[in-house]
Amino acid sequence: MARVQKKVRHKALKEKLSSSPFLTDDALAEFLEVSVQTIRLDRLELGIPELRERTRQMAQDAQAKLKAIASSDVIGDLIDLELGRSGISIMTITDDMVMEKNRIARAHYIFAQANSLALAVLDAHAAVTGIANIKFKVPVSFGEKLIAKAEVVKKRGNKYFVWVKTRNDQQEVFRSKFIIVSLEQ
Amino acid sequence: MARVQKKVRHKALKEKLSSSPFLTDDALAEFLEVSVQTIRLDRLELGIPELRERTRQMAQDAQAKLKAIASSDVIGDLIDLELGRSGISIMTITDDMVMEKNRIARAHYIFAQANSLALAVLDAHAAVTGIANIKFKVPVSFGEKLIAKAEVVKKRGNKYFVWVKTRNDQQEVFRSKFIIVSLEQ
DNA sequence: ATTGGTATTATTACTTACTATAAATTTGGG
DNA sequence: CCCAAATTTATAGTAAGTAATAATACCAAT
Repeated sequence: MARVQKKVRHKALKEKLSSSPFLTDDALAEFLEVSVQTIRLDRLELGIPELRERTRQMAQDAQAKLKAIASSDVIGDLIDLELGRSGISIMTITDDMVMEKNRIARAHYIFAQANSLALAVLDAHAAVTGIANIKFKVPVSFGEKLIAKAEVVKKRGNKYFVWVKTRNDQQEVFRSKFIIVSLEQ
Repeated sequence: MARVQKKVRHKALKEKLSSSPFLTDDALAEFLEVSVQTIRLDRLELGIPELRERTRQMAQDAQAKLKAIASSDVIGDLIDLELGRSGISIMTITDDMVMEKNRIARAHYIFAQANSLALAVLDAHAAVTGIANIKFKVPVSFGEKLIAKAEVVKKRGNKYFVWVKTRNDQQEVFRSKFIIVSLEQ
């Protein structure tokens, strides 16, 4: 049955490209043992752009992602902020954030969200994290949306005490107490 | 003096390409107000590959970097490991790891090094961080090399107590106590 | 057995963004 | 003004495509 073969080939094509995206139609044709034209029809049907366009998109995407990771002082999206008092941020657990072995989110991402929120709430130009007490209550998995709420509970000298609680849909998954030190002079 | 102009143009070319690497020779020729062939000679002299090759390289580089950041279960290089007992990892603070405002390392990178080392030492296939007590003693800056030492100090049931101390050249900059929970069944 | 429709392959013309050479022209300094 | 380097123009060839059309294969059902 040709119809089935086509679907199978489409699947194989997508898989092949996701593992080696820099293949030409020629190479793909050889790999799948069909003609180049068939590959091109397949790409058309599947909406897969040509090699050069794919490459360009990958370069741009990856570049943008790198920039985002590198330069974001707040990990997660800040959705509410009362400077010096409280703040809320949302972060969705992506593929990149989970451990390969068990698909559970790496602790430092959850920590990063809480910690950077704590710093954002204070907006002290030179503030650094001093001490933190953190508790991971429930393992978090791929796809979960985490909502972190930070609250400044006390100030003593140049030390701020910030509590951050993180929930998923159902429950509190993480809880932390930070002491943030302001280096303002 | 043509010779100087050429050098100037070469410099301008390199700058332009570093800010917008996806320009064709045509676009570059227009921008620098010379012919396309001149641009090509320039690229030849400067060893700059053509647009497609540049794009491909960028895509690969960025992809590799992203993968390195995302999928490394151990942040930092594991240089010594006695399974179930202790481990040492080294991490150098790069550009990406510091805050823009003050060039001080973001806390979560230092945390990530310690936390992932703690997990690596245990090598439990399904272990997650439960509780952590952490103290950032000294701010860490760009370029510093951090050496984290982890030690398993106690085991109670499925809970492991791991201490991680992180030093730079001179002093201890970070100290943490983790309780890691093994989910083995 | 023939017909119809889908799938595949082939063919041709055209495009972009080049490389590689060679030839012609410009230009600035002695 | 002349010369050599720098620059521009010209020409042929390449890879990896798009787009469109035609030819063939295959399979299934009437």
